Amino acid sequence: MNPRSRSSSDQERVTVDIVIFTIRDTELQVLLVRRGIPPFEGSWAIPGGFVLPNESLDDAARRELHEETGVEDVFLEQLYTFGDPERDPRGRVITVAYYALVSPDRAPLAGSDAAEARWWPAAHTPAPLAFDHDAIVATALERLRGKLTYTAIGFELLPKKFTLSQLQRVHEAILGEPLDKRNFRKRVDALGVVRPLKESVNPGAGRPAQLFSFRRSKTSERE
Amino acid sequence: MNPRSRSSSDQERVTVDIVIFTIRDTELQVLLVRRGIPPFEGSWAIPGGFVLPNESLDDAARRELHEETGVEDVFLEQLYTFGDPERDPRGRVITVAYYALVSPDRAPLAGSDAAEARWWPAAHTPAPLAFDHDAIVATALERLRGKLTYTAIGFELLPKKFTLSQLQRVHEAILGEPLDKRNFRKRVDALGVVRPLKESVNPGAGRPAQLFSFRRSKTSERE
DNA sequence: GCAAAAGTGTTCAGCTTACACCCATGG
DNA sequence: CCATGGGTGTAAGCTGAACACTTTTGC
Repeated sequence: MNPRSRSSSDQERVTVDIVIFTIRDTELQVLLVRRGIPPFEGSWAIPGGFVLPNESLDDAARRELHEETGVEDVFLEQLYTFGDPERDPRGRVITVAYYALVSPDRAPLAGSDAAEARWWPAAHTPAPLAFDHDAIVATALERLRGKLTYTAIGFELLPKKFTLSQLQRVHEAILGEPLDKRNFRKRVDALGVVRPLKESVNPGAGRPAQLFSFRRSKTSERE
Repeated sequence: MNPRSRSSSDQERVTVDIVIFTIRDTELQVLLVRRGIPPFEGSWAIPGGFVLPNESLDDAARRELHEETGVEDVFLEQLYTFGDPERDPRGRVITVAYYALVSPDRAPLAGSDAAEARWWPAAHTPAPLAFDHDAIVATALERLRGKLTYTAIGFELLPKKFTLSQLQRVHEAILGEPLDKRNFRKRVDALGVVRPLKESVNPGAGRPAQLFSFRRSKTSERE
């Protein structure tokens, strides 16, 4: 910005990397791709790619997410920017990390393109991940957990219609600890973000459950 | 990161811009520099500069801050990364924004180098600022206010030794609203981050005030 | 009628808020 | 002795945590 302090080599390479979360088997999982080429050949990494010249960072993240999973219009938020000069052995690459929440009914079984891709339990990724991706995943987890304390963001990991028990299981999966059913329902109710539907579902055994939906305000936004 | 999605032109220009806050006259102020060249010649901007090839983003921010104000070892935290392709009319420039808190006893009257630089009330900057800097300052203010609700970060805007009344005035300046003295002191006490010293000061009129210091854990850290 | 999951209220403790007076000093 | 800012306690309301039983369905 400031013309005085321009460096001799002021060109950098900028990528966008995305921690993509989903819920499978009542467990929080992240999408990882296996690297087919060096550096870190054979290691698992979070998906990402270079930012194109005419797209915003949000657009780049949305595009990457779409390329990788085929989904659009899901929760996507900028996380943190990682710029240690040593983070990529090939040279200076700055990455703007994002995280996304994808519901299991929309998330493919694995990545959509040729690369080997699969979901891993967020708590047990195949360490060490490529580059500084362990740190990025850890930061994303921290942020996601933090959000649960003042929002009911678990919505974003569920289909449009869901039961409160499902929502509770999502929150428990993220926090890694059981929650009290009554208190959970009171808090969700107090947040005023769910709307009961006229339908119920019968999940096999037991009493049928009321279905709810939530009012999504916008998809990808500033914190 | 992902070799598949590399763009044809994967070189970007990356700057670090810093919203530098201080307290002057019991008012929250930000340091702005006047641009001497296009684009936005004559407009005010937050200080910043290009990231050097071998420094981390944190290092770049620290360096810029030092160049601009002469201070070191103050609170400095990454804020958000702005990458709209239209944000700089000269072409694509991504900026990693930081914000810093500088105590008035260490902050110079204005910027230390040749450029025209001065402090402006954070609530009344000379709009519009250059580039997207209005949005960056607004984001920084939001973050700073948010932090006050669960930390007593006002420390960082005061000298090493300070009175609780000073701290309260800092918080009031940031929030823009008066706080109850007794509740404020209880909360600061509960946070357990201040240590009473053996000294007092007499600030002119009235009863002498107890001095406190705080335990700074580390200077620039991940949120 | 029993197994399985859904749904619901109350009590207690801790925290936040509102609020008013006395204290130590300088001039 | 008065003006100035420093310093303190208490009651009320609210919020978060703990806790157990009834309801509706499928089999």
